[in-house]
Amino acid sequence: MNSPSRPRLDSGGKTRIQREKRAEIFEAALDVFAEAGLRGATLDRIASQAGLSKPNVVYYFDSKEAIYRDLLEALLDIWIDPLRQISADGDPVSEILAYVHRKLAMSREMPRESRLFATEMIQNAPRISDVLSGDLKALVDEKAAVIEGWAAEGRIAPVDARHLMFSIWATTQHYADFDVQVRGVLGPDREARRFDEADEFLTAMYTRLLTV
Amino acid sequence: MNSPSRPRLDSGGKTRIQREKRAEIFEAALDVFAEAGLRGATLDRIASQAGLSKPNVVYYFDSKEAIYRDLLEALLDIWIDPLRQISADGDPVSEILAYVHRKLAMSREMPRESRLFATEMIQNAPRISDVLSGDLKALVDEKAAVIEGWAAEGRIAPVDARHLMFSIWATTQHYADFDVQVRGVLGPDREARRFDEADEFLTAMYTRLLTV
DNA sequence: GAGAATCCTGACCATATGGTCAAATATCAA
DNA sequence: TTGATATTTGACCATATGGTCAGGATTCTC
Repeated sequence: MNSPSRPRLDSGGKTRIQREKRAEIFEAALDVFAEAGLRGATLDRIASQAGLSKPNVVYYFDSKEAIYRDLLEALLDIWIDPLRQISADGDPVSEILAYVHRKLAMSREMPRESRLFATEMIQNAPRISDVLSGDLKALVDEKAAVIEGWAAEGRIAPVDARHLMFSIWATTQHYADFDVQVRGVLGPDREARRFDEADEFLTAMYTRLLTV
Repeated sequence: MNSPSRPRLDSGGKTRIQREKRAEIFEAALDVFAEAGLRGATLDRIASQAGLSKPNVVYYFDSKEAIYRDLLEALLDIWIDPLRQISADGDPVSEILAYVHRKLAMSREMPRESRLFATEMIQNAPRISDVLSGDLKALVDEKAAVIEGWAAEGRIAPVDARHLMFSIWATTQHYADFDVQVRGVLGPDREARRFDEADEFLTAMYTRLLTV
């Protein structure tokens, strides 16, 4: 027999405890998944990180996969959000630089999320590939039109807006995903300032690329 | 220039059969590790991909870890090699653009290797972190001195050479590691030309960044 | 071509891990 | 307080997986 009344994930009637425990499990799972990937993570480790027993974790999420799936979905919106903030009404170069800034800040402040998405992407993103060619593509198309509109008006240098975005994603996320490499190459004397240096470098690079 | 044939892995065997079988296992393991990571890969899958039995695989490598470790080590040299080819004697902008080209070509032709290193790096590169802060750092230091020498002579625009390298690594490897995302965003009509577009974009970007 | 060395495999083992379940305990609305 | 509901857990199970081993098959050396 199943538990008499298992909480329904999508129901709006979650209890206080459900909200708290699910949030704690998400937090612990983000730690573990970011470090080891879906496959490398174990329920035992997630449970212990969350300070819960394994069956208790399974009580709130039906499976390890479910935790991973729900977590990915919950984070996807947050992750994509900076792109939405690019406004057609602002100053073109400032808007794009502000986007670079926001993305780099996310690498600094949310490295676990960055790694989670990177791992998922490297493994062909089977769980979010529909989003990539659906919602994300639509959003990119919209913003690319804005950017290429600016280029057509001569307000920024002509540029392929989509590859510009790839380069912004790549260069900013690099500092989260490849942190060991960055720190190793910069050495002990410079690693503490790595994000400030990155900010300076990327600002200069994209300013130079975009300024007419 | 580059030899047209793929770089061959020295599997380090003594007998003919050892060399052949170890190379076949490397090839199969690269497939599996790139797709699933160390933890997600199974000996059974590597064996089946190589057309061997599991005990036979273990006969040539003592453990799954050993395959992974040896493979990583064998590929590291190949992976870093393009950087060695930057010559202080060439034309500065051409030298750096040629490096970008070589790195992008590796993303196109060796995506499995790129993903293998990316996964290792994201998981903090416990097996190669000494190389990152040792041999790789030394090589980067050497080439950074060359590049910043060019800048000091006014032959390229002033630039932080190490962050320039990070940006080259990030932007070129992005097309291998995040291939699903690139294809999803570009859509079916453009994905086939993605590497040509990338080449064009990156050439333009780094030309603009470096030209005085 | 014989003996030694190398190669290969089916059967097997120990452990890790995702997940279940009955029953105990805590929480909360009345 | 009380009964219903939600939460928690120890014990347990099935499967996957890394790895072993004895002995048979193949290849190499002379």
